[in-house]
Formats: sequence, C-alpha cells, structure tokens
Amino acid sequence: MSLPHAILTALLEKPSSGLELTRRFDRSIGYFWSATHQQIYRELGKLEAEGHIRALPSEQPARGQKKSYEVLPAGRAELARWTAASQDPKPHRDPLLLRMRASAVVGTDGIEADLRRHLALHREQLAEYEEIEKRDFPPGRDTPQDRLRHLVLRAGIDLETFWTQWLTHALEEFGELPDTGPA
Amino acid sequence: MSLPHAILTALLEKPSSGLELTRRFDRSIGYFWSATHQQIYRELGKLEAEGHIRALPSEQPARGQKKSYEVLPAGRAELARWTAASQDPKPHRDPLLLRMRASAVVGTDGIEADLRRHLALHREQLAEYEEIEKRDFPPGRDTPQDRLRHLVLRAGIDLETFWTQWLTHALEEFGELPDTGPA
DNA sequence: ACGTTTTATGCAACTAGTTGCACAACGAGG
DNA sequence: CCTCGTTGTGCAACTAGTTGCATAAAACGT
Repeated sequence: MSLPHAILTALLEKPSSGLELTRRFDRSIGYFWSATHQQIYRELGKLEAEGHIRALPSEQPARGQKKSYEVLPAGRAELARWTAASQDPKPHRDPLLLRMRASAVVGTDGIEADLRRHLALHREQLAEYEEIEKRDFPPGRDTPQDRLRHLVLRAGIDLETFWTQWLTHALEEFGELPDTGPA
Repeated sequence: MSLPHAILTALLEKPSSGLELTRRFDRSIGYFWSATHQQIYRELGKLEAEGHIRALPSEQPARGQKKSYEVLPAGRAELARWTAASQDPKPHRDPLLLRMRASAVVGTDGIEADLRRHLALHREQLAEYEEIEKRDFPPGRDTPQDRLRHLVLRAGIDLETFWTQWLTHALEEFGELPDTGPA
C-alpha cells in the first residue's frame, strides 16, 4: 500500500507527468522505493479515479502527449493519514544472505565472484549518495524539511556502508576458508 | 525465485514436514527470509512434482497426518546451481523511510510514536539475535559451516544495530524540531 | 518528404506473496 | 462419548510488482 503514497509525496514536491515521475523514482525517491513506469501509470489512473489527484488542465490529453498531475486536498489528507498511521515493520528478504546460508550446505563454489560484484555495486551506490549529500545538504541550510530529508539520505548512506563492510568482511573470511566443496 | 531454494536449504539441514518448516522459517531462516505455511505447502508440492524432493516413505499420507520431505540429488544440484549463479541486488523498499520523507511534506504529526515503537521492536530483535549468537557461536567451534552461518547472523545483528541507531538519531532530531505541521 | 530514434503513455499476462477460510485427525476434560 | 482446542495440511481469492509488448507523437537527420 505504499506506491500510491510515494507518488503523492513526489507530486506534492512537484507536479509531474508519468514519465517525469518515473525519472524521479530512479533518482531521489528511488533510494528507498522503486517503481517501473507501468506501475506508475496504473497507479496514476487509480489515484485520479479516487479523486486524490487530477490532471493539470493546461495540456491536451492525446496519446503521446505529456499529461501532468497535481495533488488535490483529498490526496494530501490521505497521505497525512497514511504517514501518521502505525505500521508493522515487514521482515527482510535477502536472497544474497540466503545464498550465503545455502553455500554452507552445498559449497561456496561460484558465490565469491558475485560477492565481489555486489561489493563494487554497493561502493558505487555509496559514492553516489555521498555525492548527493555534499551537493544537497551543505552545512548551512537546515529547515525542518531539510533535516528530515537528510535523515532519510543518511539511512541510505549508512545502509550502503553496512553492506560494503559486511561484504568486505565476508570476502576476508573466504580467503581463510579451506577451499570450498559441499558439506 | 528464492523461496524454493530457502526450503531446499532448510530440508538439507534437516528433513521436515510442512509445519516444522514453517516453525523454522519463523526462527533461524526467518531472519532473512520469511514465509507463511501456505506458501510453504504450495512450494513443497511444486518441488515434489519437479523431482527435487520426496516425501519420506515411512509416514502415511492422510490429511491431518504429518508428511516429511527430504531433498533428492536433483534438488541439491539445483540449489548448488542457484547459489553459484550471479544475481543483481534488488532495490530496497522501506515504507518507514517513505513515511519519513512524506512527513517532510505533510507534517510529522503521529509518526513519532511509531518510530518509538519500531525502535523498541528492533531492540528486541537485536537482543534475540545476540542471544542466539552467544548460544550457537561460542568462541571455540569454527568449522567452515559455522563461520558462514555466523557471518549471516552477523548481518542480521549489524542491520538491527543500524536501525536502532538510526531511529535513535531520528528521534533526537525530532526533539529539536520546531513543532511539526505541514509545509 | 521520409525513415529512424526518442519521448510518452498504456494494456495484458505473469510471478510472488498475503489473507481468509476449510477440513481432518488427535488429545484432554466434562 | 462428545465437544473443544490444537496440530497439521491445504484451496481460493486477492494484492503488489514485473515483463513484454503496442501505440502515438515529436524531433532529427538526409
């Protein structure tokens, strides 16, 4: 039940068309919620039908024409309601950790290369986040909005830091392991 | 595509019935992969049909009767193949971080209580993992299998540590914030 | 003026996970 | 003996997310 609310947040920050939203989901929103353009178009349709958003009147709505949306009061209210509502944390699901555990049973052949690849990817992501932090959150400005957004970015940075450390540690262990093979 | 492999791993560690698997998914396997009993029964059916596992012959297969499964060579081979195969990391999806970001737009009313609740839950989970670590991984034993399993548990511990720290930090920030309200 | 690429929107089918319920057997208590 | 709670298995319907493809307009080179 999060995607519509992610879209409402994004639209409140700035009214956008479906494709613009898709691009923003690949960037800032994307570091803790991702969505494909199909999901977004479908959801925009639903949100419009529910009266939470509406198409900006200015543009003509032909196919292949840009169509921008803005949030209506009902949409803002729904977002506020959802944000304040208590939600249980969902359990993690991490295929890599699962494979790690499986490798204790069927042997570690092949997984090491993928650990290295993941490490490289996480390092890249970390560097990107740190770049964003330097650019968007310089020491000076700190309105409440800035602080909250910075906090969210910090979560991203700290999570990527955790992964790079954990993977580094895992690879060190692999170095010491008597070479592989199933149990 | 991970659930069947999680089940194969669990069954290799110890042949079990559906309900036993469900219980184990609530415990050890569960800290990075969760599943309901319905998912598990459905998947056991598929795995049996594919010839990856089979029901232990000893027990009679009436409804309401325990039915245990063991992994066949084909199943072990499939698990080894999957474990070694390269997989891209899937992007995170975290509703709490999303709500944090939304609260920068619609105000922080109500979310603080839920942050406290999450903090308490993560502290609990952390304590539980540390308990398991003390019990299952005392300084002495370190076969390769132990090391790998310990590594996975460490990931769980470090992730919970991250969340408790991040939530603590977030709540501190809230204390300093000029009281709430939408943008 | 014409074909190719890019931008933009969208449908349909599929996969994975969740929720709600049903049903059978067994054990314990009145 | 017979109801009631527990254990164990399972179906059906629903929700969320993914993948593959279709379509239309505009932008651009030749």
